[in-house]
Formats: sequence, C-alpha cells, structure tokens
Amino acid sequence: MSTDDLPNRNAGPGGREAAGAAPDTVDTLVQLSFLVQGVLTGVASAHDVSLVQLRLFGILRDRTPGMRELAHHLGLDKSSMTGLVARAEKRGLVQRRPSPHDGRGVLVSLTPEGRRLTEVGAAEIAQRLAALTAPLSAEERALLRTLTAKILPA
Amino acid sequence: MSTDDLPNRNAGPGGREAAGAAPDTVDTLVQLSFLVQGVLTGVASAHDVSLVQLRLFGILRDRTPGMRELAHHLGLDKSSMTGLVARAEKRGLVQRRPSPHDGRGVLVSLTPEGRRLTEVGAAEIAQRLAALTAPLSAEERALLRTLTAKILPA
DNA sequence: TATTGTTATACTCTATAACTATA
DNA sequence: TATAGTTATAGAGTATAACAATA
Repeated sequence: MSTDDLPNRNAGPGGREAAGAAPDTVDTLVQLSFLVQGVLTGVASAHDVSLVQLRLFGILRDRTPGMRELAHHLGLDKSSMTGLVARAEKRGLVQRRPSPHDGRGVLVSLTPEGRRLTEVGAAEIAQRLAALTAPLSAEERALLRTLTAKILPA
Repeated sequence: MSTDDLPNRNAGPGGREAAGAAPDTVDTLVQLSFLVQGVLTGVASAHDVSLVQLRLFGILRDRTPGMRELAHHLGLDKSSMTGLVARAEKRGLVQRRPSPHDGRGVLVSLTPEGRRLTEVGAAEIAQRLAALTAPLSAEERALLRTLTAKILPA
C-alpha cells in the first residue's frame, strides 16, 4: 500500500535531474498497479479469500478446466493447485469431479455458492475501480483505455 | 500472469451490451496492474527475493526506520516484520542495530550488498517498464502520467 | 513412455496472542 | 500503563521431487 516503492528516488538510470521533478511514467505505473492490486486484494479479503482464489473463481466463471490448465492460467505449478482447489472445495466454493474423457483428469467447477461469491466480488471490484476513475471525464477514460491498450500484450 | 481475471466477461454491473465490445476501463486497469506487478515480481525473483523484500529494500534506500515504522510502510503487522527482516539479515542484505535513543527499538538499514541489489533491481524495473511503454510516444506518455495522476491519491 | 494429478517436504509470508524490556 | 519488538503458533501459498494411475 505504501507509495514509495522501488524505482526512482530522483536517481534512476536515465537520470531525472530536477529535485522536485514530476514523477516519471515508470513511477506512475508502479503506483497505479499497487493501487489497483490493493483494491483487488481488499475485495478478496472482504470475502475471506485470497486474490489468487478470486482469480481462480474468475477463471471458472466460463470454464471447467483440469488442474493442469488451471495451473497454466494462474502461472502456478500443478502441485500448487492441489491445495488451492482443496481449500476452496472444503469451503464449498468449487467442486472437483472426475473427467469423463480421461481417467486421470479431474474437472474443476464453481458451486452455486462459489458463483455467487464470484459475481459479487466482480461487481465490487468493478464498482470500486469505477469510483477510482470517477475523477476522469468520459473522454479521459477513453483516452486511458487507448493508451493502455498500446501497452497491454495483444 | 493470465489475462482473464475477475471483472467482466461481458456481464458486469452497468452492462456492456455488444458481444465483441471493447474492454472497459476497469478491465484495462486490472490487466495493466497484473502486467506491472508481473514485472516487479519477475525482477525480484530474478534476484531470489520476494516483491515484499524488494519493497522493504526500497524503503531502506533513504531511511533507517524501526520495525514499527517499517511495518506501517509495508502495511504489515509488526510481528510479520521480525521474520522478514531476519531472513534478509541472514542473507546479509540488511542489518539491525539497537536504537541509540530508545532502548527498546532497533534501526534497520541496508548493507552495502543490500544497497547494490536494490539499485540493480530498481534499474531493471525502470528498464523493463520503460520497454513496456516504448510503443507510446513522448506525448502519449505525458498524457498517461497526467491521467494517472488524477487517479492516484494525493 | 508420457501425462494427470497427488503427496511429501520445505520454505516464505502473514496474522493473533502472549511475552519481555524498556519508557 | 503504554510502546517496541520478539516468540509461539497456525495457516495459506508456493515449489521441487517422487509417486500412482491412466493414456
């Protein structure tokens, strides 16, 4: 949550000279990312789940993947999925069922309660982030989308 | 790292109608935050430290705080600091010394090696994030800073 | 043999509660 | 009493390596 994170301190590579110089683009991106992640984490913990759990549920909104695919989506090792899914399952938020096509595989899906939590969480995130961008006009928001789209991977 | 995170799926509150509609501002912010955090985490783990450790070092660049102040900066409980600092200390990256003014307190500071790692890490982050914004013109970057400044807390 | 998933193990990170020692 | 910090404990999250079952 703190804002004085890593890059900068008026002495980075490339060198900002003036003492009271405006924060550069890199700083801006870092601070914005912490702000947004703080919102995401806050919503997750308001529902007693971690951000990774919430991301897991988000993936399951329109998919019923196996552990391997899930691990890939989350950027985790497959062995990490076992516990993650097991904890969510124990709380009745997801369910694990044997794959009909592959005797080795399981298919993970949201329970009704898990889906409810997911939708509520998504709505809260959307609402809180919309509030964050409230200072921007519609034109400025459009501009922000355009600029960000040039940065995000295709 | 996955991009299909929480908000949206063409069915959020406020409702995007068209099927192939452009991603909205909220989505954009979430994706951007994950992209940036991925860069930060990647740089940290390239040096075998966590992002929290790297943030800790960043704070210590121009301060010699006590555990309590450190915990406040990182948004952690003071009891969490003990292990965090102890692990960094064991690796020779920070040092803990008794406060001269308060018999109960300790002052945490970077070792020369810790400072080296911090500067290298900050430079790598700046470099990688600059690369990320390379598709933007100087004017566009300035615009991005302006827009973001309206979102970030004063 | 290759793949899917789990288990065993070990570590980091985090919080709560209880404690020590100063103030 | 109040504050700074640590310790004890518990749990989540993560990875590596070894394993079982199936393909």
